[in-house]
This record gives sequence, C-alpha cells and structure tokens, in this order.
Amino acid sequence: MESEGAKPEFKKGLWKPEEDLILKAHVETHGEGNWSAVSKRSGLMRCGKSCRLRWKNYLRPNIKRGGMSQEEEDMIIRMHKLLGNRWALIAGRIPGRTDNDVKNYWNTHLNNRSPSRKRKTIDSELDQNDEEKQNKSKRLCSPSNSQPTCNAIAVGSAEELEEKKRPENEGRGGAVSSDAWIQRDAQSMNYYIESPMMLDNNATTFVYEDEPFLDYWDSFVMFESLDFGGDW
DNA sequence: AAGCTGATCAACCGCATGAAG
DNA sequence: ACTTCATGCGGTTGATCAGCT
Repeated sequence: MESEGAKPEFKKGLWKPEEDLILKAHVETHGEGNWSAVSKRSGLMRCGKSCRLRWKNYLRPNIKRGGMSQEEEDMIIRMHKLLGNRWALIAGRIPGRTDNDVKNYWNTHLNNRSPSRKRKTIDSELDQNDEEKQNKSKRLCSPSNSQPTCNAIAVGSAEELEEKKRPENEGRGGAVSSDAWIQRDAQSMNYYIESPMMLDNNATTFVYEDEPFLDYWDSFVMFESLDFGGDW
C-alpha cells in the first residue's frame, strides 16, 4: 500500500479487451456512476474519468460504430448551425453517437473540408461528391422560384423583419443568419425568413418532410438557443 | 519495400458546475 | 458561506492506419 497522500498511479493509453470486459461486467453489476470507486472495486488501474469515458464512448449498449450515415451527417450540420460546438447536445439527438464521435466527425469531415484529403482511393469520386454537396448547398441558399415553403418562418411586416435582423436580437428570435434569405408573399405582403435548415429541398440532402423544423426545434433546444453565440 | 505524410479516432487534460458535507 | 469531490463537457493530443512517392 502506498503511503498516505501518495496518488495512485493510474494506467493510461488504449484500453485492452480484458480491461473492457472487467469494466463492462462491473458496470452491469453495480450500475453507472461513482466512477472513482470503479477502479478500486474492479481492480482496474484506471482513473474514474477514464472508466467513465470508456464506458460512455465505447462500452455502453447501443453505441453505433462505423461511419456516419448521410442522415446523421445532415443532422450534425444542422444542429451545429443551431448550437455551435455543443457536442453533447448534438450527440444527444443522434441515437447511438457520442459527443466524442460527433466532435471527431465534425473536426475531420465537416470542419475545414480540405480538398487535399488523401484517404479516398479515387480522387474523382471525392471531387464529385464534394461538388455535389456544394451544388446542394447552392441550391439551398438560392431563392426558390416558388412561394415561401411551409417551413419558412412568417415574420410579418417590414418593421418586424428589421427587428429580426438586428444582431443584438440574436438568440431572442432575431439575427437572421447570413445564409437565410428573405421573401415577401405578394398576396399577404408579409415577409418570410427561409433558412437552409428549414427547407424541404426536393429530396436531396436536406429532407425534412417527416421531420419538420419545429420537430427538432423542441423546447429543450429552444431553451438552449437562448444563450448560444452561434451564427443563427 | 520502405519511408513519409495526412486522416482518423480513442483517450487525456483542464475547466466548469453542482451536490454533499 | 466555504470546501471538497464527482461528474460532464469541449479542446487537444498522440497512436495508428492508409495512401502516396
């Protein structure tokens, strides 16, 4: 036994399969929580933080492995637009994915997409995919030739529109994002704000027919949005 | 075949927050 | 009210892998 005051030496680095088994068995027996006690009780020479992280990111049931689906990627993009780097919140809305997964995916796939990525075998395929995504993006951000979609936010009068556009109203139902655009209904003379994240985009990347904007703009996200400093 | 380089992802670190004493 | 401890979160690091030269 170490002398009193001496910090126990915790093991670091990658987890071995046998360690995973021990941790899994321990959590299944004793339940989650009290992580600092886990290392002592289970005999794992890992700190509580490490045990918690390993369980949460890898051993927990229903964890999804493998690449993100297009649907998940879209969700991440949309949620990041809403919430910024609130990885835990974003992950909470993507079943089976952890905050670490989402963060890593964003940093490697979505953030600063670099044309010089090398992992792909066929560059042309990569370019084509990127171009397709850009096209989708362009389509999203260009005004449609139809009436405002059902997903557009009705703003009302020009005065109300100006109010919404004020930066100081960001997070309070205002501050129109740069990639949203504004339309005016010729009949009602009301203004509408349309944002890429709201659009039913002809069944391309952003399809929300079965997931209307307000569906994920739920009360929780709404509450969270009050203080976020993103670009919405 | 070997070395180099960039991408990926698991894990660590520091800080913030909240509960308990 | 203050301190301590546990937990959670986001940023960062480092090991490993895959593609390229």
